[in-house]
Amino acid sequence: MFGEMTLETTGKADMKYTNQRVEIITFLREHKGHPTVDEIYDGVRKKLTRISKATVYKNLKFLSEKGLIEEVNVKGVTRFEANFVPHHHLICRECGKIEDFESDELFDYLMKVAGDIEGFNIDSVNTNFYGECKDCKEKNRNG
Amino acid sequence: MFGEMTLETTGKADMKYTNQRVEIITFLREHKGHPTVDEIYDGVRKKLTRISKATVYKNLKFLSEKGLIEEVNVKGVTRFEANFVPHHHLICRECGKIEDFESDELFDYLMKVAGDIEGFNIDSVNTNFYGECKDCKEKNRNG
DNA sequence: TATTAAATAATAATAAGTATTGTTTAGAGC
DNA sequence: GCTCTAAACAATACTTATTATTATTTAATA
Repeated sequence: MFGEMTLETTGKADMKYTNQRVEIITFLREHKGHPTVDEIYDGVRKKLTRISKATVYKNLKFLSEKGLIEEVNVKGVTRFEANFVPHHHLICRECGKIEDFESDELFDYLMKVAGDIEGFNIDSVNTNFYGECKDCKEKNRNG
Repeated sequence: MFGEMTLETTGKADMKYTNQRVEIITFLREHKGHPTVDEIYDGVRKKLTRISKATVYKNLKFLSEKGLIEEVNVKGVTRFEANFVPHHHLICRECGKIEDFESDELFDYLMKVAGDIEGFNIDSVNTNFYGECKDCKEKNRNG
């Protein structure tokens, strides 16, 4: 389901590869975090100074629908990522930080569970682990 | 972690039980779906006609922080629930519908995985299964 | 039942996201 | 390479979602 993805292979998709779109995808691939719309906008503007924020919004929505990027919501903030290696999230309840967590074993287990669920055609799965990150733990100890 | 929860037992918490707050919690417990802020507002207004929307927002945020309710974001829409039996979500990519999915076995497996993760103190876990629901499948076949 | 911090309604303000419109451009066919 | 056209664009207006402010009310405790 999640094959390797390059601008070349995605080029097969039924869409135009404008500079703006390419820069947004590139930015997301080079920034392995989970940037917000504003962070993406600021980042892309360094290369395309005249890009409009509406274009960023439209492309993020479009690319999500196409399945080229993923949307993650934490603490009411919408973030995006372009990591298509199957993975899960470690989310800190306190600071909202998201770390990726890869595990083939977990992924396989979940897809097996998914296969047994009736009335829903599952094609992907994601587990969010919630808790306290190292930094916040440290901070609370010293506070 | 997720004990049974009643207004009585939650009364131990460090907070005031105003009519507005109680009605919001009650509404969420009686409506097993995953209502939006507006749906909660409309529902609660039937009993408390003069309640302010800001109060609904403030309480939803407050109760989330207290851990009495949970926030779920799908397709950019924020929804809430008060189901504290450990469970997972089946999310339809097309219509955005969310169904709850309970499985002790999956929950136990995930918490075992969580216990092995370093650098993060995990206290809860939730898996989202994404795909196409029965209704949308039907619709697409007949469309 | 008096006190007080917390919660409230009302409303103003801000932030997030979408729609519109006239202009530009990527990609397909020649 | 040149032309054509649907798709994408910038700019901006607009709508919706969310938060902040402030004066008033209320739950919980003494």
